[in-house]
Amino acid sequence: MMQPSATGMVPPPLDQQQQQQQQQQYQYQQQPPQQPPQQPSQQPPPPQPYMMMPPAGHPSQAPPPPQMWAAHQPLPAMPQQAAPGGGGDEVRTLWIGDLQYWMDEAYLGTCFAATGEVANVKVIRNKQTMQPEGYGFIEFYTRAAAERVLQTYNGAIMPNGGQSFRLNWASAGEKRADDTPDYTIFVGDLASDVTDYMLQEMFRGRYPSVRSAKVVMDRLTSRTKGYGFVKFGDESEQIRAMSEMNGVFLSTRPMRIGLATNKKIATGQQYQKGCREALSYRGLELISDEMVVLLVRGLA
DNA sequence: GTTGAGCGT
Repeated sequence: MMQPSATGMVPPPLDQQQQQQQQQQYQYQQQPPQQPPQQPSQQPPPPQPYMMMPPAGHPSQAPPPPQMWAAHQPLPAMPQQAAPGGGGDEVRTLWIGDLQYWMDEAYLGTCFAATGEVANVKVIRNKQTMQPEGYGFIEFYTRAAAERVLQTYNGAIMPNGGQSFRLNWASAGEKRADDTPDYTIFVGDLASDVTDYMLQEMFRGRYPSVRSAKVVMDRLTSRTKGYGFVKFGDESEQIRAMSEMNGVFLSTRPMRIGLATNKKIATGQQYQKGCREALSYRGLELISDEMVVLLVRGLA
């Protein structure tokens, strides 16, 4: 029921209705574009990131779609969760993740300026250090606008050229009450060019229950860490994939697949149930609850 | 480089 609607096809271009009202909606754009703050020891921010935003006076009617930044990369269609809020149109905010430290509100404002539909941008920061936490929220005037952006920008290359947009509906994470667990595998040995989309497509064709695929990125370098995760809705597909896909080539290297350890702390019955099932798959069903916790924490 | 820190005022 929560089957992703995205198909991996290149989505249609953005609606062109609000082409006229350009970028003046942001409070952030009143101020002159500032260079990203210098990173102490890490790699320098990309040169002139703001120069890479689409030209304001695009000749054609349509706002330049993000494809122009992603010329050599297929537009991914990441699996998105159904928009929360049921049928209402009150949800108009997107969540954005994988942000670098210098990616502030002003930067994000420029990223979506061409849509002309951004009502507000917020980057979440640590209260003490004021360092960005790596994610933020983009509110649009309409839910439809948010949906268009989600479809067209998600997975496209960000204007700095180094990584792709990671977008989803805001609060998508908290609506997981329908006790449908994820069955996740770990995929290691990934080549450096493997993207979420490539990983997803590798599995989706063969395993329809694939819910998402994520390649883990280093926040500081914006490079892949060489491993990722694929989530299945169906446990039998997860188990099948672990044996069938191990050693299969993705890009230039064979994948190494393992059972994913849950990133969350071992709490809650649902989680332990999942762990128990996972362990049971390994023939370890006769263990205590305490043992489950210990195993999960890697202490046993 | 081999187990993601991804939901706020």
